[in-house]
Amino acid sequence: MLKDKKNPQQCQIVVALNMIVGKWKPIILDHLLHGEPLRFNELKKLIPDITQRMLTMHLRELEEHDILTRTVYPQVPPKVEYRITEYGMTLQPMLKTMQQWGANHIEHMKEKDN
Amino acid sequence: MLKDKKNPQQCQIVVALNMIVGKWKPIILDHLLHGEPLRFNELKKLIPDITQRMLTMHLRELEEHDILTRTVYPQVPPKVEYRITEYGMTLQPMLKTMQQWGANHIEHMKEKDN
DNA sequence: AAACATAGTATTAAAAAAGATACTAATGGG
DNA sequence: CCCATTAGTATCTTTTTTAATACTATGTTT
Repeated sequence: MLKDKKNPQQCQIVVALNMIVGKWKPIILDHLLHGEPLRFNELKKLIPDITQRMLTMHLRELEEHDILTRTVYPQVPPKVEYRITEYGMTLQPMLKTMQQWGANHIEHMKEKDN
Repeated sequence: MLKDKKNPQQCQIVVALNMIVGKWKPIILDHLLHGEPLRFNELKKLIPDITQRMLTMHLRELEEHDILTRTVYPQVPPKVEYRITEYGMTLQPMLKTMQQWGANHIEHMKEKDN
């Protein structure tokens, strides 16, 4: 993570960036943001190409940042549910802004190629 | 770059993400967004820890995406100026949203630790 | 008793990103 | 002729991310 004491503003962008960088994080967030809580294997099925390891790592990281909660139900076989937090929902506007910019950029680059 | 045909919305977020991920891209953008055009060495001085190689690579990538222009003045020693494009300026609102979320997140995590 | 299901962990390997260091071209100045 | 200046390249190494594969625990079902 980039730290730049001379430039605290920049630093904040990087803080925000760190919530969503990681090969599978945007898609994990997407599934949890507009949906029910999901079990580990449900996420795995929704994101077929992710490995269990990557899924675990990304989920734990998001949990650490209070973006989602991990709830273990004491059953066998295990049941673990991942649920977006209230706080995690505050990512929504940022993601929407990015999504819009991205959509526009796709158009922009198409035009440029002509 | 993540491609996910079943989920075009996600894809757009990743498109936007790709404009600003890269260890030094946010700070390069920051310097060019609210300032004069800058020469290669001026940027290098503003970002002392970056290597020439990384600076070149990031600048070329941003140029490819039409975020900035590279102008070579036929002089010796060479003078090359990097300038944000009109289009590049459209990143501003997105970056601002991120910066605000980041600032808030720093506070949020502080509170959580207490 | 063996197989199954879920939610992982452990280990090793490959790929991608970043860093270190040395080198280049062209011209002006001493 | 030699040095300085600017904006890079070229190579090679290190670090960081991601992938592949095999393994585990524990009750339930057959």
